[in-house]
This record gives sequence, C-alpha cells and structure tokens, in this order.
Amino acid sequence: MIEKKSKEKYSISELAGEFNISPRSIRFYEEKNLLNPKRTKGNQRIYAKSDRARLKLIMRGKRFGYSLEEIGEMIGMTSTDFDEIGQINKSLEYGIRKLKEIREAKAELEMMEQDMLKVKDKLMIRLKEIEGANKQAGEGR
Amino acid sequence: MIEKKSKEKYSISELAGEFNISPRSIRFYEEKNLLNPKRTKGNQRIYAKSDRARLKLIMRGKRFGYSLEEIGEMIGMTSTDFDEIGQINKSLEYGIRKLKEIREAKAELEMMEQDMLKVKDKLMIRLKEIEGANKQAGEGR
DNA sequence: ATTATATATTACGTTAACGTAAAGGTTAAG
DNA sequence: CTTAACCTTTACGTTAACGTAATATATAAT
Repeated sequence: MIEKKSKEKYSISELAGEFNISPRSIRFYEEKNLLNPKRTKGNQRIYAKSDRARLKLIMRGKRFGYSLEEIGEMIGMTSTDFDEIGQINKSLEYGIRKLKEIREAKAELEMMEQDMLKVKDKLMIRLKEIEGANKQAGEGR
Repeated sequence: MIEKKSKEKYSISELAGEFNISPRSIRFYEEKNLLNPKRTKGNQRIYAKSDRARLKLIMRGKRFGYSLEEIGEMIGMTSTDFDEIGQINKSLEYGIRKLKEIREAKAELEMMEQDMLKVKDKLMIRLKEIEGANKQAGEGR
C-alpha cells in the first residue's frame, strides 16, 4: 500500500478559509519568511501539515498581539537548523524569556477577567436597583 | 485638615514615564476619546486617578492585542451613563462576550505555554545528544 | 524677570499588515 | 481542448498607531 493518510496537502485558499484570513495574508507571511511551502511544477503553493501547523502558530501569536517580527523569532525557534550548541542555548534563552512573557500575559488576562467580573457585578446591582425603584413606584403601563 | 492623600494629579509626562509610552500616545488616546482629562487654566492636561486607571486599562488591552477601537468599546463599558435598562443589558452582553474571549485567550496561552515547553524539551534533548556525542568522540582541544 | 523645561496644537511622515487591482499562468471539469 | 475557478507576481493604495518637527504658550526654577 502506498502511504497516504487523511489530509496531506492544502492549497492557499483552503488554509485561508480554514483560518479565516485572506490568501494575501498567507503570501505576506511567506514574504516575511514565516512560511516556506513547496510548489507544484506549475509554481503554485502547496502546504504540508507542517506548514499548516506553522500557520496555526502564527495565528495564535497574532491573536495575542505579537507582531509578525516577534512571531518570526518565536517560531524560528522551532526550525531545524540547530547545528551549534550556542544556537541551542540562544534558543533556549529565548524560549525561557517568552515563557515568562506568556505567564505574565496569563496573569494580566486574569486581572482583566476580574475587572470584567467586577463591572458585571456593578451592572447587575444597578439593574436590581432600577428594578426595585420601578417596583416601588409601581410604574406599569 | 484639608483633603489630600498620596498622589492625586499627574502630568502627561508623568503618566508617559510610568507606563513607558510617549506623551504623544497619550494625546492620541485622547483624540480617540479613550481619555478625557481635566485642564489647568493654562490648558495643560491634568490626569486624575481615574484617568490613570483608564490608561492602565488601555495598556492592558493593548498588551493583549486589542485595537484602540475595541478598547474604546470595552472601557466605554465602565462609563457612567447607564440610564436605561437596555443600555445595561447591552453592556452586560458585551461584557459576557468579552469574558468568553478572555477565557479563550487564556486557553490559547496555555497551549502556547505547552508548545514552548515541548520545544524546550526537544532542545534540551538535542543538547544532551550533542554533549554525549562529543564525549564519545573525545573532542578536546 | 529671566531662563529652562514642559506642554499645546498643527501637520506632515512612517511602519506594519495587509487590501486591491492588473495582467497573466495553472488546474480541474466537462 | 476549452473554460471556469484558482493561482501567480507586481505594484500601488490604505489604515491604525503613532513619530517627528515646528511654532507657540505655561510652569518651575533661579
């Protein structure tokens, strides 16, 4: 049997559809060296699973407010050109820094969540106040 | 005794320094109606605690990748012009949506964290491999 | 009062991250 | 083989979020 699993190759618009972005964006990410898909003999882009995974990482970074440059540095970390110990150590350091950032961001998100909950509570209280006042005043129609 | 606590008023550059942004940015946020500080009789901006708190929210939103427009909608939620129940309900809905987003973002951050940790592990393993190889080969100098 | 800073407004410049349009090749379907 | 639906590159346009510079007051320090 020949090797073939589920979905091995994707076209640019397939990925665009899946991630809800434009093909232009994907090409743009390639311009910035965040992606590097193979091509058909007719020069059209074909994305492998690994490319799709990278795009996923890109989108994740974006959703979190990272610039493409930062994302490039982050996912560059996963590239497979570690030939020197120095490189690995640099990557490790970088990763550790990013981990710190991520954890800080998580903490901030939790603060935001708390803020939101507080505002929500206030709104609820205010609602009840108004309802109470209306009840008191007997404002039917 | 006259009422006066700790730090009641801030100048634009004080806030800029505190949040590590430029005065220009702060003025820009004001242009976008995200801030609305009082003025001195000489027309210079004075920021009260509440203004500082708002700026804090703005920065938090930014760090999380929200656009100023979105942030405006979010912190607009905390403004005190809720005179109608409908308004309150709308705000509540909005807040709940945002809460969902925040929780999703938290989940994503956790995924990123896991990714990072995986990559880190791989790098560590690779490092050991190389070290092991060097030991084997006895590559001193 | 006189500087030295800080701030205000106005207005043009810049960068990232695409959007959009033109002009043409490629692939899948009939 | 001929389209229709995609895809390619090239290149100029756009928007958000400021940067920067010029010119003019304001406030703080001496």
